[in-house]
Amino acid sequence: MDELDPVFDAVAAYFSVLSEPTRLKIMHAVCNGEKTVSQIVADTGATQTNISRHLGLMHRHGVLARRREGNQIIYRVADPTMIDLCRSVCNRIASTIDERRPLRRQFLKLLPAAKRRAA
Amino acid sequence: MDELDPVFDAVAAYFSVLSEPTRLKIMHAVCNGEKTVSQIVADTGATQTNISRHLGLMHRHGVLARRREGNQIIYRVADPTMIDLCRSVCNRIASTIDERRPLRRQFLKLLPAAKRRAA
DNA sequence: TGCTTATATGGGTGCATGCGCATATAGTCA
DNA sequence: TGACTATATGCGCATGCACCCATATAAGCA
Repeated sequence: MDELDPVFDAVAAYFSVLSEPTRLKIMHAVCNGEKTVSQIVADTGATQTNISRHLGLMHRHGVLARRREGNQIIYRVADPTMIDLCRSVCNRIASTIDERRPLRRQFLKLLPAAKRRAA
Repeated sequence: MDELDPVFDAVAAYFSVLSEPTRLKIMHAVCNGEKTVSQIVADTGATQTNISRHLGLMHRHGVLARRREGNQIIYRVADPTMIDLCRSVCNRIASTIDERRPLRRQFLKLLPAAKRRAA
């Protein structure tokens, strides 16, 4: 299984991008269309420093694409299948949650525009 | 976005289960059918201690199911959609890799039995 | 009971990473 | 040029976690 090691590493690295709440908030913020850093900061409620770092990481991993427009940088989802991935997990988790708990409904609210493919 | 915080945490936790090479090796080892801990240890080449811990974690997160048979514990994939998830990411990563590099072929070898649903 | 095999766990270590503060870089406008 | 806004980054800290060694638990068998 040694030759497959770099493969497992790469897949793990890809999943690790999604394994952080702040980065998922960013995904949720931009899944409906591109946004500036400032908008993402406002939407997520995190600090500018923190968001900037996460955006850089997601961009390096090919999850987000970006372009400059004058003073600001505008980020968007680079790979729409990523949103489907998040949605699969949301559905999976929602299905394991006791239906009485209101949290279940929250899951189904998540990434509401997965179908629209705005990016 | 505050009310959604526990949702993001839960989804991130789910992804984090898959964001570790050794755990992906375990997934690869059991995706064709259930296996004992010893078999998984042999397949992955990791130590027994390490595998046992990862198995416990994956079981706690609902990714793997297990049953006892005499002396040994037999693990299996609890949620088949998990394998599809891995496969999606493999395809995604493979598509971003320069086709000349042999690594690309390795990705397509990964989790070969995703369709069979042995678990 | 004692011995062996199979699996899990407590303790400790080292590395990776998420975070904040301060500052740097890049662009716009006067 | 200088002042202002927008975004990125160097540095340090604290936490989390993957790993190993040793040991504990559990089952089978004599």
